[in-house]
Amino acid sequence: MADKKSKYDQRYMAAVDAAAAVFADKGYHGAGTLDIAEKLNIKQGSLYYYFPSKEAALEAVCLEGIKYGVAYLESLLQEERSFAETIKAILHHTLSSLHDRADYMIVFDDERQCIPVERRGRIREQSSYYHKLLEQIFRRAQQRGEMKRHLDIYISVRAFTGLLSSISSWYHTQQDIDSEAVAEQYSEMFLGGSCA
Amino acid sequence: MADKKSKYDQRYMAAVDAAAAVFADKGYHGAGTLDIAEKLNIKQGSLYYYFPSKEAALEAVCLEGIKYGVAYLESLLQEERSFAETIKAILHHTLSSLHDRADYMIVFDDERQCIPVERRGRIREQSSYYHKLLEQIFRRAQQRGEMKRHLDIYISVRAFTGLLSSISSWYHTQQDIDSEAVAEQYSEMFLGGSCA
DNA sequence: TAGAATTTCTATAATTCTATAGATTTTATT
DNA sequence: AATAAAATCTATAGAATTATAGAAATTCTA
Repeated sequence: MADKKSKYDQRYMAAVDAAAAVFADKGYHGAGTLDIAEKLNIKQGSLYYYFPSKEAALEAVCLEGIKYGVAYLESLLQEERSFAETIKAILHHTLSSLHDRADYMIVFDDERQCIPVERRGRIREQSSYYHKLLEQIFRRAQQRGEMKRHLDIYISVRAFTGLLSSISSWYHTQQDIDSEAVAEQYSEMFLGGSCA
Repeated sequence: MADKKSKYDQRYMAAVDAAAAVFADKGYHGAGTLDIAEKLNIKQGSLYYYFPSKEAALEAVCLEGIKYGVAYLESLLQEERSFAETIKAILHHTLSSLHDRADYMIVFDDERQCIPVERRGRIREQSSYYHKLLEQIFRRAQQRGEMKRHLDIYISVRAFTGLLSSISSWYHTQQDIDSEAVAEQYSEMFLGGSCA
């Protein structure tokens, strides 16, 4: 057994994958446990071997969905790239995630609020940590004089994450578009604006 | 009778309002016709006097939600303001809509995809018309030399609408924030970028 | 290969939700 | 006030969905 992952872990991840695909397609409330089970080729009841509830499946998808984004921001903070390079790197990373793991990104963006507030703790934690990391990046850029000093950091981060998450709402519908070009233009707009 | 609106029309609009509030709060699938009826102080079954189905209620909310935005863009195209002024005006208008009609904006942004594709015609029509109007504005700005020539119009419009709709996801949770400051900073970022 | 552990299945209870039909109440009209 | 029209209510059929319990099948291990 060279595999690190146990049989169970592999199958569990397949279940999370299936949930991600179904939630991305129909939305949390629009999708049923039956849909997920069918995608896994098991019966509806068997799904409960992997998740204690439909909600737990959504939470698993969301946590998986933000994992790499957070890790990537952490790694970017270690390296000391320029602000412009950092922004471009984040955009490229987001685009490639959107390509490789579209379902997770979509579910995280659109469905995480379906988890009732009282059980949203772990996801809020991750997502506000993501915001904190971006704030650090922006603050450092201001200190270094790479970013306009008078811009409010909170609003800037919100605007930037807005740009990021908006991509997922249209990018996957345009299959012929060049992801490189999208990342380039978004970063140019964010960094240098649209005015001539 | 000085009123233009009939009794029925008033009550119908109250029903659309209630649906908007409930859908914004719980999402389309998360909300029930019972919730809407309770908000209107009628019984669940009575709701069907106003809507033939729950889906029809969502469609009504969405169409109402985009109405003023479209009308405002049309009026902006008539006036011949500069690109910068136009962008600022759109942001101000969006912020004020978000203040006065938050429920409609939220439902339009987050729930319109709950209408099955085969019945999404009228909403897609409005929403792609909105995009078309923005494309016209951007194209004119490029022709006048007010906007960078090499920016792809389609991507720019997507980025801009992404900025706009992202505001609704956080603005209403921050009650102490100054809407004027938000509009100013968003337009500065979009027009002139973030780099120092 | 026998027994243990894991995984999946069957069947169903319990609940929830949409939508309809016909009765009833309220409001408007003459 | 009598009648007509509009608005709401009651009661329920019918469908869908989550979650559970225990049986059956499969896979692993010694």
